[in-house]
Amino acid sequence: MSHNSLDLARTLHQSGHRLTPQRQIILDTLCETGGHVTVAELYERVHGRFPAIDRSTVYRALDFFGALGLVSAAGIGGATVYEVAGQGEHGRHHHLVCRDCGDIGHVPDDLFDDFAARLRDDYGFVADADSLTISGLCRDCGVGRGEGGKG
Amino acid sequence: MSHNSLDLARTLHQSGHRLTPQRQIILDTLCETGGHVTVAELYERVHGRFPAIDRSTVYRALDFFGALGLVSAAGIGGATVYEVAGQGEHGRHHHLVCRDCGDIGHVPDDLFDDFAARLRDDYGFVADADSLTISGLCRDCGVGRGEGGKG
DNA sequence: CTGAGTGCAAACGCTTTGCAGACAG
DNA sequence: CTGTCTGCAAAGCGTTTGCACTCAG
Repeated sequence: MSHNSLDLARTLHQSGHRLTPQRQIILDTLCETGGHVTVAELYERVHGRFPAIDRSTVYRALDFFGALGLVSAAGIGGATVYEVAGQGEHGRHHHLVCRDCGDIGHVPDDLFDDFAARLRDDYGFVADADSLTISGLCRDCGVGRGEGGKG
Repeated sequence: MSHNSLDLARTLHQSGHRLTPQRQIILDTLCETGGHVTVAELYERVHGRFPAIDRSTVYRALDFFGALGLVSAAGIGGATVYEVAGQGEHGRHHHLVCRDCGDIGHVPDDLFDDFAARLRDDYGFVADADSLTISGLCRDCGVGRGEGGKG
């Protein structure tokens, strides 16, 4: 967890904003969950412990932290999921979404480099290094399915 | 345009469904547009010429053609866009979405093969061959931006 | 004829917003 | 004190659904 209250407070003040308990709770809860969370799930958790906190506050906090670069959002399978940005050493990464179990895995940026280079060379398209979402079958769900993945 | 009325009618009958003017119009309009269209845009066009056609009919037709594999949907930048599946020789392809001008380009499947192979080898993840959406800057918008593509 | 498909309108789920009051600074 | 932020409640947006009627087959 890389955001202790003091650092966070300072960061917020730099941009002329405030550190409220709600924001701390929401960010903490997001950190605890670790992975990708929908607003609904996050609100469940937050609201479970602090019933006074409203859905709209969660939305606003998520949006707010997003603008600060502390939280990143990804649209996966129609739903919007949030995660703490730059978790640990992960830095940039892409998402592997299993279409079977819904699990979301990470791939480091560099695996994508070759592909991105070809995109640039052949199409003149400079791909963003993050927020790439790849759907498919994860290791567990893909086992014993044969080569049906291409069909 | 690869769907003349007779072929289409036959295809539908095979699955025990009907060919209605609404469906023809909606599919035709989608073909005319050529690229990626939102339901709103498609409805605009369809409804412009045939005011009696309802939004829900557009949704249902799109869903219906999707189930038949004639139309494919992709969630891009929070919006859902539709296109005729397997347009010409394109077959499987991925989407290059320019974050600047919003333009959507295509990349053939095979460019993705190496990346997919590494995903499979290193992560045991069998990527679906289509519906991959890559955000970035297209040739036009990327020009004159410096080499900041990685940062 | 028969029932798949349509138009209508209302419901739906997720997200945003206007407002008055609350509280961090 | 100031004005940012909150909770509430209601609106907004895109999408789905129940219903009676219509029309393709």
